[in-house]
Amino acid sequence: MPKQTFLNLPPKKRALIENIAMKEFGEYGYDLASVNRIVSGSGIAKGSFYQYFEDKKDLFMHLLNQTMELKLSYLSPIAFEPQAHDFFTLLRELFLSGLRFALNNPERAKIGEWLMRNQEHEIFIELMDESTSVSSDFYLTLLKEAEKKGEIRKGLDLEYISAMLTNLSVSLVNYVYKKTGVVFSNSKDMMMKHVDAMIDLIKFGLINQGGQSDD
Amino acid sequence: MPKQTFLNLPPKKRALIENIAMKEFGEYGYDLASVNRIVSGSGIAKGSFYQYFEDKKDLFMHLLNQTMELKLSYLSPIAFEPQAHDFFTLLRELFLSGLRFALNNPERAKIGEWLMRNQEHEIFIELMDESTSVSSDFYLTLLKEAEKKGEIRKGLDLEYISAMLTNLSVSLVNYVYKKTGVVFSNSKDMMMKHVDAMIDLIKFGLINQGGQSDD
DNA sequence: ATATTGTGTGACCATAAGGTCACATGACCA
DNA sequence: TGGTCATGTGACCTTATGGTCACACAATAT
Repeated sequence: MPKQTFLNLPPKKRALIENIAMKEFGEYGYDLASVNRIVSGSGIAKGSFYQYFEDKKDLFMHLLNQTMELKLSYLSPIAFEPQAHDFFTLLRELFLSGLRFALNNPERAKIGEWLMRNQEHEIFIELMDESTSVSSDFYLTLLKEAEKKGEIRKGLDLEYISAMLTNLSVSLVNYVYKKTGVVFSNSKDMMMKHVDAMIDLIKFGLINQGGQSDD
Repeated sequence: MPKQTFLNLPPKKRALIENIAMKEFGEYGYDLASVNRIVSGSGIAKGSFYQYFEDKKDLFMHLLNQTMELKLSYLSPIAFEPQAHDFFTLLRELFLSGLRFALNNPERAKIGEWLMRNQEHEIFIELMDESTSVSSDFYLTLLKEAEKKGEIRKGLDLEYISAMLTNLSVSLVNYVYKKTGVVFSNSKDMMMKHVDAMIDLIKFGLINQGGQSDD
């Protein structure tokens, strides 16, 4: 947690530091990110930095917490009552909210992505210890429910599939980035198109057997 | 390319250096890997290192080239005549050979994986410029062929799917690592089981509609 | 006026990185 | 024996890192 000193700062200054730091971590990842660049970039003295944060990790964790909170705020209400909808509807909603979050907050999305790519990093492990439920755990719950309800096939390795879905969600974001160049007018239509294609794929697979649906 | 001096080395010494370096890059990735640790680990002087290689990148590229060659040697003959088999058979073969390679050469597999995870790194970009065809390009070719032959559905975003398949192949390896703890007796049966499950998933998707096959 | 307190500051610390270089060593040839 | 050449060596260079600390400054309380 940042020190009180940081919380006392005028919001503009706080936001500046956070933004500069986001960019730094987004570009370089945790280990290669430089505190020196962050302080010089945000125009504060090195000494001040260490009056705001315990250390580099403290800042990073702060950004992560902020980001997770923000991302949660993107979740559609549908996701909070998983019992009431079928698996693929929920999945669609989750992917869609993830995509919306990422397109509206590309800088923040980058550090979440970094975390997912570095699940062996001490930072990730530490985070897992103190915090509960990662997205892949959530998927696992949904999958088990879906299997019980007969919405998906039996005998699938749900643990693996949940990891896969986390993965797919990230790569979907990357793909849309690359395709659209992160234009700000990310029309709802465009996003829905990509997400629907993805869900359809997960649902019916690649094979040509006329399985297309239109729900 | 390593300098002649390195090629003149007794094979044992050469192999030692390569092995130590593999571990270093596998554990830390390119940027965080330390030449100092490599030289002290393999018991040579720093000066010697720079008589063997131009620089750190030179060594890394050398290892990458070796690794790609080795991986290629794992490809089943089937993969060299893509016209003669249907898409899912080929895919199965590719996944299987990838898995076999990774399980038999865990250290080497790690750096290939690092490369795939860091496609924005200057190293990757440089490699793309000089070398041809990455795996995802190969998938794309196969997918186009399969679409033409009607083996897969029409209207799919093949470019995205090829990226996805690359991804899946990597995560399959990771999963099997985690599941089996990289025991040496990786029975063919066990590998086939995992690969078949994966292919089945890609082929038919998650939905419960009795699509299971047995080819 | 004087102390106390919260904040800002940048020179400075130890450590480590990638890379260089003057020199040592030893094998071969004259 | 003396000279040449490929190879081995580690002290040393510059640059950067994360983090510390003695001090400066301003505001408040006494």
